[in-house]
Amino acid sequence: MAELSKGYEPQAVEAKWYARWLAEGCFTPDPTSSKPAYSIVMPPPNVTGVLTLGHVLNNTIQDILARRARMLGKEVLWLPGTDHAGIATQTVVERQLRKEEKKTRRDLGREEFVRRIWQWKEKHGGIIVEQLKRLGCSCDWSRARFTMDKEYSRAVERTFVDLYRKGLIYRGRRMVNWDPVALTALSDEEVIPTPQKSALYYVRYELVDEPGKYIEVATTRPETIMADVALAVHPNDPRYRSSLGKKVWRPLDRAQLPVVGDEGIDPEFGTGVLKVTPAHDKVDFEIGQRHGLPVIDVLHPDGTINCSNIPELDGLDRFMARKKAGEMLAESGLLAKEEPHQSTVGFSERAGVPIEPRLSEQWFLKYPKVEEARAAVGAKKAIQFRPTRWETVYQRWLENIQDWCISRQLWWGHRIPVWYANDDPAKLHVAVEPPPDPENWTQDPDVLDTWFSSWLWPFETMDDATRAKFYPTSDLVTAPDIIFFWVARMIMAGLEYTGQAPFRDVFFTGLIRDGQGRKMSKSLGNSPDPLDLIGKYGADGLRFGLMRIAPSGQDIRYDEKQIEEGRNFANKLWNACRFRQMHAGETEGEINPALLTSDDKWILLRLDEAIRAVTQALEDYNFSETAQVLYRFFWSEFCDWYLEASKASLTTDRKAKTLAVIDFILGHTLRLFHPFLPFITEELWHGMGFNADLPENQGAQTIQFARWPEPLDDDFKQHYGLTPNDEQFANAKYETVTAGRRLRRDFNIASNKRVAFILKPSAPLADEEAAVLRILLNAERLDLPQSYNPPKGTPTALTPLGELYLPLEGLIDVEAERQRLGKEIAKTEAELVTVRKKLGNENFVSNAPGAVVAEHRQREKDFAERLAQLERMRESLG
RNA sequence: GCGCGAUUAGCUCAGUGGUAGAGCGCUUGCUUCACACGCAAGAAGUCGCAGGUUCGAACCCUGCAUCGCGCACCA
Repeated sequence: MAELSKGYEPQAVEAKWYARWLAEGCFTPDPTSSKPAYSIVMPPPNVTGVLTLGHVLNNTIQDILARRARMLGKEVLWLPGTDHAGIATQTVVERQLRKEEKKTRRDLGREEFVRRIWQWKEKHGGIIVEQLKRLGCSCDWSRARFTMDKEYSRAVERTFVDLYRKGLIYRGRRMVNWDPVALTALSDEEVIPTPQKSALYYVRYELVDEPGKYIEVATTRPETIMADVALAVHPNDPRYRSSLGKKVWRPLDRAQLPVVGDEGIDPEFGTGVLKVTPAHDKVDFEIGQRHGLPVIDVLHPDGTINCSNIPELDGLDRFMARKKAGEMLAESGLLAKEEPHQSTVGFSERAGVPIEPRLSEQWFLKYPKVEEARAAVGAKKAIQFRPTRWETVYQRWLENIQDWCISRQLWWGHRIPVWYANDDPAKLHVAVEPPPDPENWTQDPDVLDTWFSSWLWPFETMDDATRAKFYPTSDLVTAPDIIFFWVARMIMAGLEYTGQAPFRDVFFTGLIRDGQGRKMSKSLGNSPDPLDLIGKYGADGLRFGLMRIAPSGQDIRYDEKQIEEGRNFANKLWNACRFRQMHAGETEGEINPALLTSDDKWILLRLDEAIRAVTQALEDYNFSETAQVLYRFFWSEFCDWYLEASKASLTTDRKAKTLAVIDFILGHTLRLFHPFLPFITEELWHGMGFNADLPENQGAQTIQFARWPEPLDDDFKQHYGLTPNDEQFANAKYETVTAGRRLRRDFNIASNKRVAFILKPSAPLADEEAAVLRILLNAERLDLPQSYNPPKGTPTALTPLGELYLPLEGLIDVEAERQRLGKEIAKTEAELVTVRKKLGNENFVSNAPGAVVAEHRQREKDFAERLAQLERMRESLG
């Protein structure tokens, strides 16, 4: 055993062990193993990503699951990787290009630009991978995948071709969500509805046949007025029935427009009249289709106005144009009024700007296996969501599922494997391989949505041998905000291409928020850098601190204080081991059943309970509960009581037995803690010599493969004579200690002052038990007289082991003691009344479970007895 | 508008019908031979509000309020 330093210093320890684990291939599973398989695929972070607390939460949970599975004797694959993240990555590199070379991607051309992104990726990409290593993640890095890897890319293309041939992928000119900054179409899921303050403009359209008569229209978008092709009213709206079929003059870009009737109009909104702008609104587009109206597009792809008829607006940004159009309408007297309005506008998830509904030619996917995917999570229960309430969210989305716009007008991503014949663009070549005569064909310029590659992640990341062993995967750990983006789509792809659900259990974490409950975000600057936290508190401290406050599925309020506590806990663990080590010597030995005291038996039974509780909590995916149980057992029970009590026997001939018990407890707790605190437990496992010394762990050179502790069985308990009576007696002893300490405190006696206590025992007390009492009370002496008549005014406490006195002649305040007793008596009386009231209730006595009633009876007896004794004590004070 | 969460000690949160809990913070005393990243003792709660069910409700039911999150609509 090497000597341990005074405080735990994580930095060197973490680096050392991670390197060794990698060198020894601990994280690389063998697909030919006969051990049962356990697998997780990591939700691939963006290749541009840097570690956030969200990643820490997510990956710590995955690591806990993976490490525990290893200790349960499973062959474990935790497969990591990164996502090419189309828009995000392209944006990063474009920004850098603009900044450093004052160039756009168009200046470079497609081929060169893509080459630059690869260059960037090789140099800066995957920082997050190194950061995950710092966190201790036990991923098999040898199997790490990137969604743009050659083989993976071919799988993506193959999937496209296959779905095209099945008739599920089609091309069409439809309304899509257009991002005017990234200049690409987006899927519905990438649009974030955001409430916005805007203005409602009431615009007057003059009737062609009745000059001076107007129809008023409420609109939020006056800048698209040049694209109006009709006005629409509800056909049954009496206000406008007479106007149906008539013509009105379009303001600004003057033209005649028909007034049409359409059931889709809500007469309640505004004036009950809609200006129909098919090019710039989804609903308008549909109305246009129904009435055979033309489409006039007055926006450039970048959101500027494209309308040479109105030079004042032409070329203006859409928001500037809105203001200007409003002013122009006002000037021409066609603006009746303008009022504030609140509406919800779709924002681009990536660029953070309002999206523009835009008609364009895109590729769409009609989802496969929708019904099967619903059944897998519903009726068939092939997949279990936790918390289960997410199942409803999932089902509702699938119920109303819309076709998926999968094409993106980007350069970074999987190029759509479609070629158009140069002489006939309607002639398509759809295949993974280009046409044999490429000079006669032009490939589709678009790429596929990033999620169209990540939905294949659970199986296309694996080679055949790996897949045979590890697919379907066991658990998926992810945040609920990608339930549509990713989880649902993976289930559909899995069912379509492997005939199986891709995972068995899905655990949804909560979101981490700051102290004020806000989401963590770069712009708010409220997102701490986990690397700083690791530097300050150690990876184990960060992991444990976060796990303690991560309730299952609820959002988490982050407070650095919690991480500090995690660090403190690691330090406590370290020092407990250090305490054990300082008592090492020639006295190593076995646990001798004949020498066990109530303290030994108590802590063994508490350990048993902790193992059961931890195992259960982990099976329920309740990580905060697990952390709490471990924390309480180790700190409050083992350190605060057992280790303190053990000091009574470490100088006696019972030392060997006590050290053996300490070793037994530490050997078990280190293993229980390992999934949460991988580094410090490994360091201590070796530092304490447990890698060789514990008979049951022969050969466990690393704690990672040490056996997960099992509850103590009946044979064990019988052999060591562990009975509930021992537990009760130890508890009584500790209560006695607490009562004695309270006496000290009540009379202001410093806790370091060694005093003499007198206990008049209610039953004979063994020497070694009395020794424990004495040391825990920090008593100079503990006398155990059969009878004792305390001088008046002696502080007294009634304890389960008898009457405890703290004689301090002349030092105590009789009046204060009398008051304290008075308070105590009042409290006991109140408790007694409550219990008696309950027992006086016939319904309670006859209906409540027998054990509950018995408990109340016992309590009544205890309170009554205690009350009588308290009163006697008050009398003795005179 | 529909749906889902949350509401318990100053703070963060456990607690699925039978004496209201933990950690932090706070008060007080302690460098007691592992740890001040520590030890000990203590104060602190009409369990959001109103009804109902029950012998008994933080817990089950109904309604309401406040906060948060989805979905739909938004001219």
